[in-house]
Amino acid sequence: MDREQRNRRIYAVIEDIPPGRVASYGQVADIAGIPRGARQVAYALRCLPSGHTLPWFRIITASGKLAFERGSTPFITQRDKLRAEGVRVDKGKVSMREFRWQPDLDELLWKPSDAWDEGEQE
DNA sequence: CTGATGACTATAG
DNA sequence: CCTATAGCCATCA
Repeated sequence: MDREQRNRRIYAVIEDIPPGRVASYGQVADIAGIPRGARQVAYALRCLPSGHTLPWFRIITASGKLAFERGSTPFITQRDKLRAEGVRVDKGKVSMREFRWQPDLDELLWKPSDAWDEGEQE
């Protein structure tokens, strides 16, 4: 699988995260069919072109902390965007128990990212 | 090819 | 809760 296809899947998963919910890098990677791909998700987000509509701010670390350094500009931006949709961000951290996105089976089966069954396996 | 990098993660102290 | 460490893996220089 090449980078473009991988990023496409990653973005597709992120697009499905509803407002007011968050997901971890690793969770997005798993759903996108990229095991142990947390860093690839981070890479994909880092490469986002300006002007995109992707809800990148709904992606945080597995522990619930925002990935940016506390106090940094991107940190503030992400925190505010999350709070704007009702996600509590306390001391740079979100309660995964309360806000973690948990797509149900129907959603995963009925809204597969397009390349699901094409020749992606080696 | 090789080694460094990083919006990561799990584990241990 | 925090730091340290060791995996992880596509990219990049």
